[in-house]
Amino acid sequence: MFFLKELPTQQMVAGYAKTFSVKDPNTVQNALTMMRDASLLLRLLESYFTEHGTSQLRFLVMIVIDREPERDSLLASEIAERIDVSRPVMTRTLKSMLEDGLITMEADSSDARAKCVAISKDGKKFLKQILPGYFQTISSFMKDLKQ
Amino acid sequence: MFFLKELPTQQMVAGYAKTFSVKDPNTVQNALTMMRDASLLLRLLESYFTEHGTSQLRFLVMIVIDREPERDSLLASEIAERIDVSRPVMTRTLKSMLEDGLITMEADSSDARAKCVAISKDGKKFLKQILPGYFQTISSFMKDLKQ
DNA sequence: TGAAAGTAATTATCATGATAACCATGTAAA
DNA sequence: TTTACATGGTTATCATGATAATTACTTTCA
Repeated sequence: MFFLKELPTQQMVAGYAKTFSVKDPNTVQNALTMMRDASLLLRLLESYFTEHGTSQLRFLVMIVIDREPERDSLLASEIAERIDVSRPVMTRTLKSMLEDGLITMEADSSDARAKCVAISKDGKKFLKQILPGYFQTISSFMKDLKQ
Repeated sequence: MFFLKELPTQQMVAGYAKTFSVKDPNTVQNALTMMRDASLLLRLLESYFTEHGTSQLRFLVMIVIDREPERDSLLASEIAERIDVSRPVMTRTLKSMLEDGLITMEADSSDARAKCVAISKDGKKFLKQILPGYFQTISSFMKDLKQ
């Protein structure tokens, strides 16, 4: 993830906008700002996760299972779909999370192909440990943004 | 680049916020929304670039050189710094862009280590071709967002 | 002015995203 | 019920991001 550190100035966007008949230079400027800010925040979060020996993807896997209201497990394909990541990446990630004891996997009783993924006790404990810092990182980033 | 397709609902964030004493759940919700939207737009743009045989990184390389007001070339390290990407990635990318004739590179006259990177004629032509669709992609995405 | 530190670029290597192709199982339709 | 298609998951492979270490040149300063 990366994006321009210094955004193009308004004049610059206005210049391009004129050359290429863009009707809404302000909207374009807003979009560029949004992508830059999101890139910065995602980097911050990624490095927060790295410091704690995990990653954004692993975190999201645990979150989507944890937030599921009526079930305590999801199929690997459901997780991939919700996070919007490819299935091979999900396979690889779940394998390493299983090895690290963060999740449990068992065969689905009604579909022999499927695998039910749940958060382990250790996984829940770990999630609880990292969530406060996650929210803290977001809050302080957003505060800085406004200034 | 990926992020949750379905954002946590306000209730859900409020729930986590209460559990973890987050003071500003709305700010957190806004940050999550921003990261999701930026991810989607960046994906759209990446696939636009792929369709045209290029990538966001190659595009940004050309943009930062093109927008430079008083010079028509930049050092590889300056480009990397502005785009906020690592130097080895820059080395690799510039190599392939040079092979494809999009840029020119020559030794710096005052520093034997450095390389001056400029956009080639073909590169400029190409940039002009893809910019309208780039702005169009951003505009229509932002329009959809508001609805 | 010569040693030490700093910097531009590269190489080697790893991490993590994607797609394509593949099994195995499940579902639907002739 | 057999054939065709769809789906869950995996494997193989590639693309593209990162960091660490290296080379070559520049700068600083004792």
